[in-house]
Parts: sequence; structure tokens; C-alpha cells
Amino acid sequence: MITIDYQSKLPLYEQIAERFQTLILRGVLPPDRQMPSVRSLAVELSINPNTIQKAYSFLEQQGYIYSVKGRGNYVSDITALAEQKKKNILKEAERLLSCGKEMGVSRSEYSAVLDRLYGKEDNSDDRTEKP
Amino acid sequence: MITIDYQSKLPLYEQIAERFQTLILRGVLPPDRQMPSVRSLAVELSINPNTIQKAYSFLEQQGYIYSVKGRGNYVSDITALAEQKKKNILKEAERLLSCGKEMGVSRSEYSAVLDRLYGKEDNSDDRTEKP
Amino acid sequence: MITIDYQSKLPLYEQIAERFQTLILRGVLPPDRQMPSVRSLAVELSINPNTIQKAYSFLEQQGYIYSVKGRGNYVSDITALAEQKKKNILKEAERLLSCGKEMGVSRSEYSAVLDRLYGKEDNSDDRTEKP
Amino acid sequence: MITIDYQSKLPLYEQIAERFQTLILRGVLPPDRQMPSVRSLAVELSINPNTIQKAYSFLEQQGYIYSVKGRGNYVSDITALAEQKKKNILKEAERLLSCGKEMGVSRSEYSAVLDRLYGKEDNSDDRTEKP
DNA sequence: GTGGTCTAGACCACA
DNA sequence: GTGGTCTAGACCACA
Repeated sequence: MITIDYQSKLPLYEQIAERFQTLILRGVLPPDRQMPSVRSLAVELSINPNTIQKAYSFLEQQGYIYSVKGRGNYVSDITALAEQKKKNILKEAERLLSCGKEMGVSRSEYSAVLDRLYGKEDNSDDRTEKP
Repeated sequence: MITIDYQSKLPLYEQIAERFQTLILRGVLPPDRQMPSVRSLAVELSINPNTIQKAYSFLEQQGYIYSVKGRGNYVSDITALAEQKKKNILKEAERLLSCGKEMGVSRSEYSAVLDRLYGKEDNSDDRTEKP
Repeated sequence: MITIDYQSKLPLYEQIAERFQTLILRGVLPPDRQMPSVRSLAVELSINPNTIQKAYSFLEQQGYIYSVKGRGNYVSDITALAEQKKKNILKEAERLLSCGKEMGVSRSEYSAVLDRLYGKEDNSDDRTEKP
Repeated sequence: MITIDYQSKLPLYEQIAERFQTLILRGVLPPDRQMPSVRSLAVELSINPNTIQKAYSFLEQQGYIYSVKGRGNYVSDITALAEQKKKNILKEAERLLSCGKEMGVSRSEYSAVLDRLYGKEDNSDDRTEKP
């Protein structure tokens, strides 16, 4: 379920946290599902338990999981959090796309990307899609 | 021309290099323009010359500048590099946008971003977008 | 394993990097083998850790090693790199040999060099050359 | 006649000296031909005269040219020198080819290079060429 | 312990 | 003056 890329420049604990974030956001790990214990995951990944602990603290701090003393860590209900995440992505996208525009990327090049993602049916005017 | 953010978690040398990348990619610093000397920039920014040197080495390694011993550092001709960079941005955009789609971002939300960047009048042809 | 030539005009960090390149390309240091730590090697060679760090950064930039923060530096899988290196050598050889031809070096003089390297018995097929 | 590559990592004076070496070794500049004056060449290349002077001293030290006080610099008779250069190239070739062998370059790959340089008529046995 | 960054300061080759 | 290398020494994040 969790894979580590030792060549990545991201610290291990962030990689682990990020992976869990995705799993939680996608609903693979539903609310109140128990997280694997720090120790078992440490053994499974052959990683120092401190690192797992750090990843879990990180996730808890961000609201993805909550910890119950003596029992373990559990997945939070993240409906609100997901909305937040969506906004972050839109903001990040704006920054990236703007950066590309500066480099000479045309609107149609971006539209082509959207076409690939969402299908092509309605690409000449998408204003009718807006609520 | 160069500003330092001491709050940023990015190392100084990367901040400096990144800033110059932008200036070079935007054409503010044209090919063969001499870069500020290591020492003068170090004084101007109140930063150790070694750190500037590191930033310049970094830029050289990436092909943004070239160095002539005893003379100084000069901006490279980065037309090929810029093309490459554009492709990278498109690829990165695809990844990010796809990630957003997974989170429930609709095409129209992305289109709204594009509208904001390129103007709204005409989204099938982008040559007339700039006011 | 690593020797320094203080007479050489090559910078220390390049000497060190080059030495490791050879060891890695020859397979003496196999993929994922941990490199000596920056500090331990610095002590062993009586060289400043910064210089070792620079050598390692150099190797990383060239793809010979990868670094895991807090853990150490490790040898990369360089099969692709080795192929590339082989091509570079052939290209360089062509340039050098051509330069020699211009100076009057005959084909037989070059063949003699090859004979010395690969053995003399059979120069149309080299699969049986090694004793 | 002389071209400068400011992107090269070789110092200017070496680039200039090397270029003259080639011209002299190839006989383009025959023995006793007068070299361009330091000043005129400096102007022509838009380079500091000191640098030209350094290149000429370098050439003189290696025996490629000789200087006559108050008159200028002249090309030496370099027949002996050419022989020396040839030997150097053969030695360098041996080192490079050996390095390639270590990387897995086969004799036939090298033979192919020789074929390209000298033509293919006699590549199965070149021992009859030897004096 | 491990790598990464940064400063202060020195020395060198080159132009 | 210009870049490049190196040492000594400090501090930080990460494992």
C-alpha cells in the first residue's frame, strides 16, 4: 500500500504522509478506519519507527487522522478537508499555468490538456457548463 | 533585481538561481549579457560569495549561464532550454490538473482559471487575448 | 580505495569523483551500495568535509550516486549511464585517432596498440581474445 | 584563422596556442613564417594583449615558435616536434582505448572506427603493412 | 549519525 | 578584477 522512493528528494516521512493523504482523500481508507500501527508499518517498510511516528504526527496535524491514546491512529472524516485541498490545487494550478503562459504556452495548449483529461465533447465553449 | 526571502525554506542559493532563471527565461537578461560578478552580488545582497558561487554553478550546470575564467559569468542562449522548460510545465500541469480532477475539480473550474489568465472573450483562439 | 594526488592540477573534488566513477563503472561498487559517509571519508583522507560533499554532489549530478537525507549516499544503477559513457569514449577515440592520422600515424601503428590491448592472435574476431 | 570559444573551459591563451599548434603542425604556417604581432592579433580577436603574449610564450616554451627581439615571433622548424607529438597521441590513444576496453568496448568496435578513418580495404590482417 | 547549507577567510589561475 | 577551490567551523533537518 505504501511505497518508498529512496531516490526522491522528499524526506521519508513526507512521502509516507503524502501517500496516506491520497489514500484517505480517495476514500480507500474510509473515516474511522484504523491506521496500521507505527511498529508494524515500520517493520513492513524496514524503516525507523521514529520516521513513521513523524509521518503520523504530520497527518494528525493536518487533520487527516486522529490518535486515540493506547489504541492507535484512525482516519478522520475529511469532507471539509477535501474541499480545502481542492482549493489548494486550483491555486497551485493558477500559479503553474501562469508561469507557463509567461513561457509562451498558449491557451489552446492548455485546452488540449483539459480535453485529454475530460474528453473533447465541449471544448469550443465551456461557459454553458458553469452553474 | 534579486530579492532574498529569509523565511523561505528554500536554500539561499536556490532562491538566487531561481530568480535568475526567471529573468533569463523572460529575456530580461539576454544571451551573452554579463552576470553581476560573484563578489559584487555578494556585497549587494550581504551574502557570502560562496553562496553566490554555488548559485552560479547551479545555473551553469543547468545551462542558463556559462562562465569564462577571469572574465565573468554570461547568460547562455537558452532557446532550446526554454522549449524544454515549456514541455516540462505542460507535463507538470497535466499531472496537477489530473490530480485535481480526482479530487472533484470540474472542467469549468479549470476553464475559469484559464479565463482569468488569458481573458474571456475568445477561448478557441488565443492570439487575440492580450488587451 | 581513494588516493589523492596533490601534484595533480585537477581539483581534489574532481579527483575523488573520478576515482569513484571508475569504481562504480567497473562494478566494484555495485548499485545501492552505501558510499562512505562524507565525514568518515573526510577524516580518512584528511580532507575538509566540504570538499567531499562537493565531490558527492558532483557524482550525484552526473547520476552516479543518489543521496538519502539522514541516511547517506548510495550507488545508482548506472547501466544506461555506462552505455552512454561507452559511446562517448568511442566518439572521443574517433577524434583522437583522426587527429593522429593527420599527424601521420599509420593504421598499423594503431593496430599495434589494439594488439597490445586485446592480444594478437585474432583481430577479425575479438570474442576469443581474453586469455 | 583563430577562433575563440568563450564557452569552453580552456583558458583563452591555451585555446589560441592550441589553434596555432595545429596550423603549424599541418604546415599551414611553414617554418620561419612570421606570426601575427601580439598587438594586431589582440585587436583582431578583441582580447587583452597580455593573453596573446601568454599564448606566444606558451608556444615558444614548447618549441613551436621562436621570438626575435624587436622583430617579432616566427614559426620554428618542428619536424622533431611533430615526431614527439605523434608519440604523445599514440600514448594518449592507448590510455583512452584501454579505458574503453574496461567499459566493454570490443576490438571490433575500435576496428570499425579505424575502418572509417583509413578505409576498409585491409582490415582482416594489417600485419603486412608494417615496415 | 547522516547529508546539506552557509559563513568567513584564504589562495590560485586567468584576463 | 574575475571565477574556482579549499579549509575551518557552525547549524539544521532527517533517520
